[in-house]
Amino acid sequence: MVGRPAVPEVIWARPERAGRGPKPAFSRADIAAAAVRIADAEGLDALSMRKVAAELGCGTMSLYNYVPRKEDLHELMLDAVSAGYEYPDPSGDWRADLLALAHQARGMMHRHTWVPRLMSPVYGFSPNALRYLEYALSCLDGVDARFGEKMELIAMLNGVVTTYTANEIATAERSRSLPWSEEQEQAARTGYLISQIMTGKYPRMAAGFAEDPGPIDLDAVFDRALARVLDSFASA
Amino acid sequence: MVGRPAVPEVIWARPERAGRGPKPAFSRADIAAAAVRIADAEGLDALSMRKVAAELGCGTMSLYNYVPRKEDLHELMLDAVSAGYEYPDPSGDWRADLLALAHQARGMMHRHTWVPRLMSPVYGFSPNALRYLEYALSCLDGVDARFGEKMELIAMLNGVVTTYTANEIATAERSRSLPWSEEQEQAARTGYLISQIMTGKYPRMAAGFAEDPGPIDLDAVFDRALARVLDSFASA
DNA sequence: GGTAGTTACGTACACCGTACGTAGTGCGGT
DNA sequence: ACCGCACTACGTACGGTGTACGTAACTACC
Repeated sequence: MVGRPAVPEVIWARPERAGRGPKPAFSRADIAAAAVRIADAEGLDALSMRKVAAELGCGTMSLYNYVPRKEDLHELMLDAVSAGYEYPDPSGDWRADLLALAHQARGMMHRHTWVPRLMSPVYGFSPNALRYLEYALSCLDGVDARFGEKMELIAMLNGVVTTYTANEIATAERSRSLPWSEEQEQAARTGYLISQIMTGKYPRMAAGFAEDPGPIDLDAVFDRALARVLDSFASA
Repeated sequence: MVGRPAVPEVIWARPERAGRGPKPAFSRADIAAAAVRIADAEGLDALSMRKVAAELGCGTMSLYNYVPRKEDLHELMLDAVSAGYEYPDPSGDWRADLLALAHQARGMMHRHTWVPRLMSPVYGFSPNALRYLEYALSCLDGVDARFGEKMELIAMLNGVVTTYTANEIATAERSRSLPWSEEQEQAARTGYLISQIMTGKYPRMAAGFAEDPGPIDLDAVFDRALARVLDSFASA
């Protein structure tokens, strides 16, 4: 009688529809879709309970019948975008299959640039997250390794994809968010960097930036990074 | 005359002390230390400009003379905790040196659990971040690789360390934030997980969780993950 | 048919980041 | 020496946030 979890329950544990009262006007999918629409259009910082409620056309506090905390809204959103994955039958080449999966993840994050920020702690246990994990495991069916090791590999892959894509997105947004003068800001930023390097305290960075490497092929870097992770697993 | 950057300047580019008026009452280090103290004690979500100002004993808006935006406060904080790194002379074994550096980073994040959340986008260009990069590069002095490749390795190491430690922290906090009944919550959480697995939709996860692997040695997992990244670089 | 549990939602609270205006302070130029 | 101005300090205020709480309407079960 003392307690009941009060709050920290997982949202997936509570049934979407309780049998008793009037039937809910929205489904979780509706709510998630509305939230995703807002976050896609205006960014994660502009996402508020009020805006989601307005998008749905209901009062702010009505939303709290479906989503007890904002954090749960985030879980719903992650699950919603994770519904878009395609899971072709594993080809037998687990390296290629996992690489393709990683590419899907990267593409998804580019479509929904707020995803990396919400993924920060850990990939949860929403239905679609479980599907994702199960599929990744199925790609590794032929591989002789313990369950724990496979999970480690998958976690590591997800981690690399997430941080890598987060970097891509951050860089892209940094240069987009300056309508007044992109060059000017870039100049100020790298100007400071140059001034620091000029102090001579960072000779290796100075030397590195001196040799012009030409344009960077981000796709290639991404593939190379993943290939390394996969190779290291194969050779273990 | 139209513009001036207005806001987006990097904080490190502006001088700490401007020559003209009365001398500032606080240094950036003071401010960063106060903010770090609050974030350590009460968590990142409890960190507000008002609290930092109160901790320093000045009016809220006075803070804005030193720190134009809250984001800049975050940069100051990251730089402050990065000041604690030790950079022993490279031993000649770059693998061991970088592993040691990674361990330092993990330790630092365990002391300041909010760091991974702020590191999300990219390791910036604060003075201590530059020192860190320069040292990591110096560890790779004997290695025959292009500058870009070395930077890729360092970025990847940082990424793995950050995501891995973020996971550790999230799990730890999840089980700490339940004074009412840790078992009960854990039961509810894994109870839901079990119920999902019982549906038979996730046979591989079911099988995996069925075989009890015993307690997991997180340190070993961490070392193994890093070793893989380093090995993959060595063999490339 | 009563009633208990749900849905809907308006109001209210505490808190946030920060724009803006004003007062005071001490350095630079004359 | 002194003036003027750039800087510091900070109170007030605005528009926003998440969400606790109370109330009214509704419906599925006993």
